[in-house]
Amino acid sequence: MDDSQNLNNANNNHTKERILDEAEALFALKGYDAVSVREITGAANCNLAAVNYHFGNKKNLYLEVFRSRWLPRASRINKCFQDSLKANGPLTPSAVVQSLARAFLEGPFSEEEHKRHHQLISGELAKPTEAFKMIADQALRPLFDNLFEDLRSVLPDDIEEERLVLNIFTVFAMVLYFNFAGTLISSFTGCDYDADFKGRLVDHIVEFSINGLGVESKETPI
Amino acid sequence: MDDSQNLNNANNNHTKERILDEAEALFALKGYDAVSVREITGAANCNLAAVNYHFGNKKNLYLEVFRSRWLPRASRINKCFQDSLKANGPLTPSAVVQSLARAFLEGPFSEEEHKRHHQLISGELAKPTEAFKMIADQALRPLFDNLFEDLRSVLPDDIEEERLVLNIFTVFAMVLYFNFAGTLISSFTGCDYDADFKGRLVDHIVEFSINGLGVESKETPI
DNA sequence: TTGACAATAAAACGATTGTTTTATACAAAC
DNA sequence: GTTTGTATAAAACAATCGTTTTATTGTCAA
Repeated sequence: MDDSQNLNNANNNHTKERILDEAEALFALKGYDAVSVREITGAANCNLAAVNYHFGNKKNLYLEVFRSRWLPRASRINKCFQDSLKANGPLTPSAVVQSLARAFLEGPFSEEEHKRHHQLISGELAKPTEAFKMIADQALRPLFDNLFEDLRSVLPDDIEEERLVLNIFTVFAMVLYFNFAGTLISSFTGCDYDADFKGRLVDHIVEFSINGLGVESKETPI
Repeated sequence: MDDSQNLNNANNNHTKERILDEAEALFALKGYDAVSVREITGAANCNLAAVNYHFGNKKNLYLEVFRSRWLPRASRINKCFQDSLKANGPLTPSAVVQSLARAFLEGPFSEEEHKRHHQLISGELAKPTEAFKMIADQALRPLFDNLFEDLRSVLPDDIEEERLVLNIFTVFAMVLYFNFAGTLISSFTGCDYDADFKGRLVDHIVEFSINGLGVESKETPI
């Protein structure tokens, strides 16, 4: 029920971890309601009762997937964004957008892990559950605040606050959309959604955003 | 099972229509798996067996919701977009984007019907089912083709095809995103997601897109 | 060696699921 | 008036759901 039991024994968490792994993959693939506890324990090669033993109930397992798998990954993406921003030279709007787009579209993960991550959040965006508040508070809000400060510092000082917020959400929109509508896009463009195409997507997002932000003036201060 | 039975009797389709209405509302609200047939027939005030009698099975009912409710509404939105475009004076990129944004964000429906419509499609975008192909082929693709031709005719002739496609998808991204992430936005901005805010959203989308399209040159041909 | 505890296993629980069956009411056709 | 077919109703169907119970391990502490 609680995490204290993990401190007693050294190697008793194998099953628990396997359940979390398989649960995340299945929840991402089919959604909460379409996955049964038996399906999860079957994939994890453990007994049916293990879910209730380790997590109390199915809903708790779902929340724990976000707590112990999704949130840490979101932190890594956020960190990836910050690091890339610092390494990218002087702080400019395009550097902000490019670092953000790269962190979200390419990211520090394998293709499959990346897919799982964005399928989970798109499920929550489309049909929010208890997990949504956790995501919003601990991942989206901090990222939003970072973006707000970064962009405010490099955009003209007289920019309206609401306009800045809308600009941020628009950049968000592109990044999230190009992640979760990959199926649609490749079906319409005929392009493979590979690393090459992702790179061109990042370029497009940066270019489109920079023009959209309407800040040529401060972008090239020389 | 088929529609021929409706031709025989004049007023026997009350139950069928009521089921479609309630099913759509519930599917939009909770998703396919989270809604039971008993829940639907309970809301529609009819017998449990009515769903299987009129639609064969639950999945067929879900598809029929898209066929007989969602698709016609998508056509109306598309028509609304086209009409607004023709009435909007000369064909310009901003007129295209504005008409599109208005048709999608404000649309010709009640607030509740609008919400239902976009909840249904966001569910399909997040977790595509058999209904997705129908939506893509009969609603998204025609709209995309219209946008493609409209924008190609008013954008510089030498624009790359892939870039045009990405531009269209980006406009799409904003419009769809601002529909389905309304919860997130109003939670972060503190703004009510009312008609007034929607109007400002349309303005923002148009401005952002026009700059993003990078076509000041042809926009004001005078 | 014994007792306590954590983990797994097997079986059963009641509830709910989608679907089918059977019966009944009512209309139009012959 | 009888027949035919459609729509609704009530009941039962087998299957699956999440969860609980009981039993069986293995391990460490007393």
